[in-house]
Order: sequence, then structure tokens, then C-alpha cells
Amino acid sequence: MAEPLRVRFAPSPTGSLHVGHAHTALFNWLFARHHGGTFILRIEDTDEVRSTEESIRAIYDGLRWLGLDWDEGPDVGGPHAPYIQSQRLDLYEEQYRRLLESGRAYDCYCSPEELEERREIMRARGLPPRYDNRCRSLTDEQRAAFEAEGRKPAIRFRMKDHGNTVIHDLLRGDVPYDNSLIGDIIIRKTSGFPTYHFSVVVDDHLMEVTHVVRGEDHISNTVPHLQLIEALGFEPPKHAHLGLLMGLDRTKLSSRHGATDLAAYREMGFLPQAMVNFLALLGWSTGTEDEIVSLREIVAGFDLDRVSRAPSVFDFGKCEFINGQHIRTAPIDQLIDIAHPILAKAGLLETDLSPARREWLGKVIDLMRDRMRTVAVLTSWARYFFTDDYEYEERARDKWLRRPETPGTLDALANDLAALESWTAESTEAGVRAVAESLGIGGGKAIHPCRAAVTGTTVGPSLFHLLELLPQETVASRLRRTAELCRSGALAEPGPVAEP
RNA sequence: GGGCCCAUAGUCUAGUGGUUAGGACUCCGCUCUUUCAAGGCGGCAGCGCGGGUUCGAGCCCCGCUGGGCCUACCA
Repeated sequence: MAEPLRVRFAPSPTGSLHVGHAHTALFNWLFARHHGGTFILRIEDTDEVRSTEESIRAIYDGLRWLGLDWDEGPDVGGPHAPYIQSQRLDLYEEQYRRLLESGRAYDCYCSPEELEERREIMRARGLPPRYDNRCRSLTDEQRAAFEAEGRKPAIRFRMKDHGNTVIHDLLRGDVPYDNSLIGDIIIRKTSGFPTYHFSVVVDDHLMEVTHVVRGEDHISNTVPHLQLIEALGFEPPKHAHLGLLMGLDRTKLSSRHGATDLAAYREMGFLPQAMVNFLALLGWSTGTEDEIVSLREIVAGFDLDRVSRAPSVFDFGKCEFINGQHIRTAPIDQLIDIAHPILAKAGLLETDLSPARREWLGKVIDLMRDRMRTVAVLTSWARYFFTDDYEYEERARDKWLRRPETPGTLDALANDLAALESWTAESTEAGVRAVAESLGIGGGKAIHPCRAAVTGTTVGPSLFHLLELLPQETVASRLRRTAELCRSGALAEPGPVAEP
């Protein structure tokens, strides 16, 4: 019988939710969901100076957006509440006491400045900058002297001096570390807050975490963790260290590589199901040739045995591609909900949409969705749906608007289309083709200038379907306006044209 | 500097001793279409290097190289 699997995502709320964190959260969540286990959210706000409420909100928002729900956590509670470490200080005190009593921990009076200074000296000498364990055996006189100076001690954990500690990693096998290389670590800061190394060990135990799945940057931290676990008499969890996410230059992904905040992707018009799909493919593979998959499908196929050890580069281009694929199949209401604020922010759409307007927006999106990779491109690609104030692209002017016969064609188009009884894709097509015929030109000779005039561009969805979504009089006036500009020679010059 | 991790095309990956090394992104070409930024078709491009083990290595072992992470009273 399998033990109930319990995993956690334990971010520190010191900034926005990074895609790397989202990746770790996702893998933990998938692991839990695949095996019917429990996914815990724990906030590790033991950095008193950098932790913020705002950041905690960003974590909630990001996880919820991705659809990663947690079974136990700060807001939902659970059998091991509280799930915020700053509210668990008394629990840590209990454990410090045990370590102090057993002699595995001791007070250290060295100040951060002194420590830094000594590290510098050691580095300068080419020595490993580790703590020299000097406070391990302080005499009563020395302690008294430090106390008299007004020093407040930190608590250090006495690491083993000899032998080695072996990490049993589910992904990497056994990883041995030489104990003599690591100095004693601080487990309680002078402020009374625990350091990460301590709180993580205590809480993983108290919360009965069975599997610790985290980034590879934590692999060497596992050595003190394991020793702490042993000293406290806890049962060690199983470990799995995931490959890190990197930028194109193969260094740890950071803001200099572009957008790294999950929220930024949301704002750019990425779909949560696409982000999940893309992130899942970083270090995991479906095992089939199908890469565009839903969260449900990922859950069904996910397991650690398909997870790779190697770090992976966050390829923005592929992320966009996957997003594009999901845009094709997303429910139109989801796309409307994403597009609306983006378009409103760009000043192209009102903040409050009437039902009719919303329906119209849905049609616009439907027309564009097959070629979009992010929803945000609507502000440029579909600009002409929302305003008369669009630019005539160089290519549109070059190819069509500078031709001597174009103004005449546009005038004819304006007159005939304005006179149309009905305004549908069918009727506009009939109208445009009729104009072409009466002018004795091919359909394309009318269609292309029409598109160039009405949209300012040479590319886009079916002309007649887009005309259908524009008011008839708007189309007519744009055709006339463009014809005027052609005649005045304004479109003959390169560069953007200021629109009325 | 030290310790550890990693290594299939530019990128994400499949592959667990015998494969024409498979797929995806990107890029390029062709094609369809009223246009492409979509679709279809095709193409370029890969097992980092050197030793072993083996009848036979992308797969196993060793070394090298390269990259990464850690080396805080940050997590």
C-alpha cells in the first residue's frame, strides 16, 4: 500500500512570482495530483526585511491563474496550520531547545560584519570561506564578555566534521558530500527568526511532507538539512532536485533575460493553459509526439520518471507558439476576458462592454485567433477594428496605394459599398467583385487596395469577413479618406502618415 | 579557489547496447489563399572531446572540456 503522498510549494514572498517558481510549483502540483496526493502551499517569509504582503498576494494570484489549487495553505488552512512561517516561531523555539540541550547547537556571538570580514580574508588567501566554528566551545568568561558588550547571539547548528552525507535523490541517484567542507550553519538569526535551513526542515517534518521536489539550486543545501533531520530525530523525506530554468545565455533565468514574472505573461496575453503546457515541457515530456496538451492530460501522464535532470532554457519563442496553439482552441469567452482589459488599456475599447459589444469583440477575435500567438497583438493587428486612427504600412502604400489607378478604384468601392442594402460577408464580396468587373479589373485589384485602405495593412483575415464587422459607413468613409490621401500625394512619401 | 550537478541540432526533448537517431520550436524553400502573421508540404541542422568495456555504444565506465548551481544572520 502506498503511503499518502504529500508535497509542498514553499516560496519566499520576496518579489513577484518568477516563472522558475511557477515551474517548481507546477511539478509539485502535478506530482501530487497524478498520485492523488496532497499539495501544500507554505509561505517561507523568514526573511523579515524582504518579505511583503504584496508578494504573498502575487503567489496566490499566480498559482490560481495557472489553475494550481492547494489542499492546505495559509488561506485554506489544514491540519498543520499555520502555513506561514512567521506565525510558527514558537514551534521552532521548541526545536532549538532540543538541539541546544543535546549539544548539537550553540550560541554564536560573531557579528555579521566580523563574519564577512573573515570570509574576505579567507577568500583572499584562496581558502574556502566557511565559518571556523569558533563559538563552538566558548568559556563562560567569553560568553559573559560578549554579553557585556551587548551582543545578542545567533544559534548555530553543529555540523559533522568527518565522514560524508549522502543525498538520495530520486532523479540523480546518490550524491555524496564531504562533511568537512561545510562549517556550522546559523539556524536562528539574532532577530529570533529561523533561517531557511531550519524552518524548512522543521516544517517539512511537522507537515508530514513525504517528497521534497525543488530546484537544483537547493541540492547542496540538502546536506545541512539531512544532518538537521537526523539530529532532530525526524524521518527524512524523499528528495528530487529539478533542473533549473535558464536564459538563452545559459545562466539562471533572471530579469535580464526579459520577462521572468509570471504576471508579465498574463499581461501580455498568454493563456494559463498555454503557460502550464509550456512549463511542463521544460524538463518533462509527454512521451508521445503530441506536445499541445491540456492540464488534465499532463496530470494523467506526469511522473518523476519522465523528468529530466538537465537544466533547460526558457525559449520565449516556443512559449509563444504554444500559446498560439491554445488560442486556437480556447473558449471564446476566455479570449474576450483576456483581450478586453488589454484593449481597454490601449485606449481602443471602452471599460464597460455592453452585451452586444462583447459579442462583436468575440467575432473580431474569432477572425484573428488563427494567426495570433498572444492576445496582445490585437492592439496592433486588429487596431483598425477599434479606431480610424491607424497607419498605412509601408508595404500597403508601396504595393497598392501609390498606384495611379487606386484612387479611382477606392472611390468606386466607396460608392458601391455605401449603397449596399445589406452588410454581410456575402454582400460585401458581391459588391467588391461587382466593382472590379465594372472597372474591368481582376478581383484582386479591387480586394487588395480595399484592404490596404480600410485596414492600413496587406495582411489579415478574409477581407469580406472583416468588412462585415465594421460599420458600413466607416468602411465607406475610410475608402474616401484614403482616396483623398492618395490624390494629395500624402501616401507617396515614406514614413508614417498622421491621421485626422 | 573548493564541492556538487548537468551534457542528443540554436532551443525543448524521445531514446535505457544493435534505430535510416524520432518529434516540437526557430530558420529557409515550396504551396494554398483576396493577403499572411494561419494551414499544408519539404529542407538545413544533433549524440562536446578522448580513452576504455563489448562482436557492437547516443545509451555502461574513466578522464577531459564546456556550462550551471552552491559556497550569507537570502531563500
